Amino acid sequence: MYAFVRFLEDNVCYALPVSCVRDFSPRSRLDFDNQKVYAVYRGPEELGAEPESPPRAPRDWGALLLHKAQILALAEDKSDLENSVMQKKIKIPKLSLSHVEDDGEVKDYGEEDLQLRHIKRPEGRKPSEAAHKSIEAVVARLERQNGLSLGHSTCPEEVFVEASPGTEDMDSLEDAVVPRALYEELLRNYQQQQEEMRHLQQELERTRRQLVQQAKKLKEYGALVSEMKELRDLNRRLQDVLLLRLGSGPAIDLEKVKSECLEPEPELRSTFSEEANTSSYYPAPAPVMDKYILDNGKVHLGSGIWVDEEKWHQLQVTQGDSKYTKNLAVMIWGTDVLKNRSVTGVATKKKKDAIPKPPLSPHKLSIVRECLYDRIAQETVDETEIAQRLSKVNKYICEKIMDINKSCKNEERREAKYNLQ
DNA sequence: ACGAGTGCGCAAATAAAGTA
DNA sequence: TACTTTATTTGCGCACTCGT
Repeated sequence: MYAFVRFLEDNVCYALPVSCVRDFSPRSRLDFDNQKVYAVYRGPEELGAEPESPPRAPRDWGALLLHKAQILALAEDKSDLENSVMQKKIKIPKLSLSHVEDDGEVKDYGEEDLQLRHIKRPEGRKPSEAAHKSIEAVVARLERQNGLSLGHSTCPEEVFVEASPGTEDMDSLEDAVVPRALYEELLRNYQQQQEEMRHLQQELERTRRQLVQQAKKLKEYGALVSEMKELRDLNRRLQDVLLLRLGSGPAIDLEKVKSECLEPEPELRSTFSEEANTSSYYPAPAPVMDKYILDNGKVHLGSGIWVDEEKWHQLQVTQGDSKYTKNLAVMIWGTDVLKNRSVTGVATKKKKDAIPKPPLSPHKLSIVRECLYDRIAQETVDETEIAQRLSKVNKYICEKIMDINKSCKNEERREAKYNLQ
């Protein structure tokens, strides 16, 4: 008589002679307990023998390696058993805990046994199925920790086998049977991963929102910068237009009166015109069309300011901003005017009750700045350097005024000395 | 060659005005 | 309110010119 058994350690099922089951002598095909754990001699296949050679009943049970197994069916003939298995589903009943606990005689299998069961399978199970092996290892570990039948007793799933031993369908049986502990462990891991994923997605969304905010701020900043540039440009144009209107309109009389009172330089003054170059406190970066034009031995510096051509050419070869500015100031105002002026009209703070000297015309000062700007612009394009050098124009002119006054005082001293002699 | 005068550049001092 | 900027003045040193 043959028994169709399921080995608990690896869920492998196949038919064996009932003589391989210890203390088992069934009188009929129904004379077995499908909820009981039997000690079964798995046969010589464990040691690498051919699975086709059926194991015989052992003579000495104590010397043999026994395995826990569950009997699923009995048959007189092995082929009959296999046929019945092929044709109908075999229900794997739930094992009772008492049966397992009672079975203390069964030799416990250790790590060595777990390794042996992978050496060879009677059904030719594919050894490369690492995933199945890992699951089996987890199952075996849980069984060792919780007791042999705990994994099965707590597993309510009922698996229906529609297979015969020696086919691939035995794997589907193994796939189908998943212990609840393993299932819950995997489920917990899955839920943990999902939670982590949600957290990462929230983080990603937060970062994305921050990026959008930064981009908005950058855009606003760019708009402000362009607006500031536009306002500065408009301001310059406004200054130019105002100066132009002052020079060409009715206000020219006021400017003339003011100029004549402060700067009696008729040889340099000319009529303002709409075509004349406009000037501003900040020199225009680009050269103006009618600037530096020659006419009758004179050079037009803009806004009706003309200087001698020869002196102008000499000025162009002058080295240094200081010398250039001072010479240009003398060309425009003359030493007689400069010695009685200050750059801005502010009285000296070093002497109390000092009488403030009249300021130089801001309009002509802007001409000086424009000329120096054009000169510096030929050397460098660095706006910072240009601005820094231009900021010294007032200082240079102030120094020139002081130099002229120094010379005058020295001359007066000489004259006084000469008169005394 | 030497001294005086001059131009030039720079630093320092001073005080007012502006700014953070 | 302290700090910075700006304008003005003064002084000093160096290089160059010119008369002696």
